[in-house]
Amino acid sequence: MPELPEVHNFKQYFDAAAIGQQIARMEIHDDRIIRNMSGPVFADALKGRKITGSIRRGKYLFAQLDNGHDVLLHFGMTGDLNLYQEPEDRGRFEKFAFHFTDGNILGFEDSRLFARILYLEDREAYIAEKKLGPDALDLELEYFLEKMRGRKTTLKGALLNQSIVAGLGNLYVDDLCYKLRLHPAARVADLTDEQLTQVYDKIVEMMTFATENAPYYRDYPDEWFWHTWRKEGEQDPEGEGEVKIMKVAGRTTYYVEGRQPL
DNA sequence: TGTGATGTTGAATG
DNA sequence: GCATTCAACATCAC
Repeated sequence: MPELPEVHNFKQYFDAAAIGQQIARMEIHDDRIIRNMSGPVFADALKGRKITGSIRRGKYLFAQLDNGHDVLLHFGMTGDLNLYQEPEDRGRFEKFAFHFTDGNILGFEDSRLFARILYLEDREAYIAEKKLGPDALDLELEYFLEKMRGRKTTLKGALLNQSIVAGLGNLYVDDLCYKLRLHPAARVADLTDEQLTQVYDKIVEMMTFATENAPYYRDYPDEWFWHTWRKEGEQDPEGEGEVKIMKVAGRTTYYVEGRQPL
C-alpha cells in the first residue's frame, strides 16, 4: 500500500527497527527486486555496515549507511517490512532480510516483485538522474505552477508524474480530484492558475493530514474518497452524482459524474 | 478461469 | 532534448 503516507509509515517502522543497528549478514531468497547488482554482491556490500538514518522523498525511502552510501527501498505495489526475531515468523513473501547483530531480523516482503532495491553510492546523483521531483510535503506553489502550466496531459497524468511532484499515487489523486470537483481527465492546460493553486493546496493538505496522523489516519475513513464507497454505480455521499470508472493515464480511475464535469 | 491490483520504466511517437 | 503514451514487468487474490 505504498503512496507517500504509506511510505511515511514504512519510514517510521524502518527507523524504529533499524537505526543504530549493525548488519551481521543479509539473507537473500530472491534477488530479482535488487536492480543494480546480484544478491551475493548486495549482501557483501551490506555486511558489517551500520544503519544511521533514512530519508524519504515521495515513495522512495533511502536507508543511510555508515559509509555514506544508501540502500534505496522502493515498495512498488506490494512491498512491506516485517521485524521479527524467530525464523518461523518470516513472512511468506519475504525476498531478503537484514540480520542485525542483536538478533533482530528485518524482512523485506514483496509478493508481486515490483519493488526496486538499489545499492547507491551517490543518493543525490540517483535522484538527479531519475529527475525525481520535490516531495509533496516540500512542494512550493511557484514551482508547481511553472511545472504544470500549459501541459497537454491530463490532471491525473501530471499528478502521477513523480518528476513534477513525488509521492502521489492512484488513490490519492482520485481523492484529490473528487474533493476539488475536478475531472481527472481534464487537460492541465485548460486549468486556471486559481484551480492549479487549489490543487496545490489540496496536495499539501491531504499529505499533511495523512502523515501527521500516521499510522492512524485510516481511522478517519470519512476523509477519504476511496476508502469507504468506491464502487461503480454508487451514489456520491454528498449527493452530487453517480460513481463512474474510466481509464485515465493508464490507471483505473473513479470519479463522480456530474460532480466532476469534464 | 479470468481479471485486475496503492507503480515504474523503456521504447515509440510527436 | 522534452512531453506524452502505453505495454511490460510477475504474482496473488477474489
